[in-house]
Amino acid sequence: MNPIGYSQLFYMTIRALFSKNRIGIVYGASLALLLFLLRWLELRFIIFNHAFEIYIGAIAIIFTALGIWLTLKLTNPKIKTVIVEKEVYLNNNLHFILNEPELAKQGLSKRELEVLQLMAEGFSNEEIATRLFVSLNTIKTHVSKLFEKMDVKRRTQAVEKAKRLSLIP
Amino acid sequence: MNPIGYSQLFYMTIRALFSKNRIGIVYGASLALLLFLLRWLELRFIIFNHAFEIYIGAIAIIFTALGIWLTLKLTNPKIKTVIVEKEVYLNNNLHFILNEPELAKQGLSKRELEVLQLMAEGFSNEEIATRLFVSLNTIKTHVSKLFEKMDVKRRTQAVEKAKRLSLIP
DNA sequence: ACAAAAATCACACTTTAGTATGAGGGCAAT
DNA sequence: ATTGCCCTCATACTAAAGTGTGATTTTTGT
Repeated sequence: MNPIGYSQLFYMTIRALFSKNRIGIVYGASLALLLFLLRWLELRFIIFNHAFEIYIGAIAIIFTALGIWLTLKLTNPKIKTVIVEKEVYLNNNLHFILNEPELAKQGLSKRELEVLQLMAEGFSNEEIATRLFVSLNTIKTHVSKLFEKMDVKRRTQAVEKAKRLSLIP
Repeated sequence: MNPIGYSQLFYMTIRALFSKNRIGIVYGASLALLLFLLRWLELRFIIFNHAFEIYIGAIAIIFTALGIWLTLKLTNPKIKTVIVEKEVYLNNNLHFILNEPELAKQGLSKRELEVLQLMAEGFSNEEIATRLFVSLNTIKTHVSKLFEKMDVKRRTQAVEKAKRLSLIP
């Protein structure tokens, strides 16, 4: 868009510096160079006179730095374990975990547990029988044995106990 | 028990060494001393010839150690914090909150809710009657009306629905 | 292969749960 | 005061739940 690009602008600036005050710049640069040279010579003299001390100092600095670096690199960070207690509400069956040791303790068979689950959902013996493709009498037998094993007398009691012991959601 | 004690035995051994082969021992000891001296001189010579390198090495070791010490002393200990989430399972009925709008929607009376709660705990109608000091027939009436209002057919169903709707813990 | 446990079913029987109907008293709102 | 709901109780009945006994088949562990 701009007819004069950045490279052109840069070139013009350099030219202005070198053309408008050429003699002054050269003089200044020479002076600076001389001063720099003198400084350098002075430094060399100092270095020459105190070469050993400077060498030792440099070694000391370098190895101190090495020590610091090594320590930072190699030390094991102290591990601080913060245990955050996360409250998990067992309000629904989304994260239900079966209490297997308790199930084993009650001695319920797989089928009995199945019947228990359906019972807890409010199904009648007849409905459970239909769902499991067995006869009503079979369900009654399961229910009876289940009550005996769980040491309860009624289905509502069985359901309450099963929920309490996390046998069912 | 043994008439000759341990101290006596030791003394006899020393005497045997110094008396039976005195010349040999002195000769051996002199030789060893000479060898040790030569070794020491050699070491001195090495140190003298490489004094500068050894000095530098010592400086390096000392300042590395200094760096390490400084770092350990002055830096804050690195602490890596590990956050571990520990799941705490809470018995939800401890913070049970009655779903009052739902209770109003079901239209259950105070007494009916009372009966429902006892039903959920596994009590029979007879037991509920005893606990509430009323007749079995009264409980049956409550239960029947309760079922009608909740649109269920069995107590297990009523309990399941009531729990689901947070009418009971 | 064999014993134990589990699963299935049946029949007879008892108990509990649930329904239908009616009825009396209490209490609050209109 | 009348209406409607709640709580109580009773009787009669039906349906469902639960018990006891016995039997057969399948599964499972040793």
